[in-house]
Amino acid sequence: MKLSKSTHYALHTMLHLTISHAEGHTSVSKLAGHQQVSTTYLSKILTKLVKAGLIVSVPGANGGYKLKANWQETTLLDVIQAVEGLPPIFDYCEDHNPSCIIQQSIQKAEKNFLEELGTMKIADLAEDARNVPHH
Amino acid sequence: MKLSKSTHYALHTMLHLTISHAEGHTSVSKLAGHQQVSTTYLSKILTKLVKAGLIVSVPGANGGYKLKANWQETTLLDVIQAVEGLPPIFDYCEDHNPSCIIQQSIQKAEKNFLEELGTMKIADLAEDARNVPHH
DNA sequence: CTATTATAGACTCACATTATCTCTAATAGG
DNA sequence: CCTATTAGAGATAATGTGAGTCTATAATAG
Ligand code: SF4
Ligand code: SF4
Repeated sequence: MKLSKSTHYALHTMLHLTISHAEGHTSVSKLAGHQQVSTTYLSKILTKLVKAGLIVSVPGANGGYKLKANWQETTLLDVIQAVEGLPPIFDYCEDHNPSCIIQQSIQKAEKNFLEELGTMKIADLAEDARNVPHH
Repeated sequence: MKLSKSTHYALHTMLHLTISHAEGHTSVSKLAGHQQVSTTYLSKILTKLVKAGLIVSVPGANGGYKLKANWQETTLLDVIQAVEGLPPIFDYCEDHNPSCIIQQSIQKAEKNFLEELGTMKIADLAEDARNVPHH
């Protein structure tokens, strides 16, 4: 039950794009430079964010990535689900009892967990991140 | 970010042991008979529950598994952590900023998630499960 | 037209989960 | 003491997924 390394790359990148969003597009090579990850691999992850509508991309010279229009609304949940997809963490009732009390209980707790992540905006975290050395 | 199939086996088994806990020990072959899982593999999972102190085992004829003394207190969290271990779902700050705001936020939400699972007692779920056909 | 940049596909590699088989240890009951 | 029964430990294999590379293609600015 772990979030993938790709999700970490995506979140870190979102933080960067948010902090420097006034400076226009940023290329994947610059974004990858801040982390230990290859450009081609990070590119695949960012494409997921594009398809989820969290960022926009422009090919060609001086192109790159930038945040979508109302980027202030993007939450941790948006980014995590864009990369990880939407499968529930416990879903083993296919050919069993679909009203299994165990599954119901775990998914109820998961729902609250996701809702809490849905209240955490990247923009707010980026504001806080300005005060720590690493960013 | 998924709970393993082993965790499902463990939870299902705990439900069975709780429902039939008045009948003494239950062998792993009986417990495996209720699920599509081999006896040797389920045995490995149950050994984790034994080491976590959630159930007790007795080898030899008429042996098997039964719940621990105050079995009424066992929660979903106890079982999940016994099988899955205790790693946080997001932990990518080893050589980075240990006070990373993203990590802090996700782990805060995770803490609430685990605490909620810690309030869900297997005994209560077993009581509800008596009213559904599958169990 | 050319350099630059994102995107897509095929592919490999590493690792954890899942699972089986076999052997050993402990226990009940005769 | 003997034997059937049962849990536990170890080695090993199969499977699947995450992580990562390489190459080719498409789009854009200048
Ligand atoms: S009822 Fe729930 S725990 Fe039991 S086998 Fe079905 S899905 Fe698993
Ligand atoms: S501060 Fe470190 S751990 Fe946090 S997102 Fe950035 S690179 Fe990852």
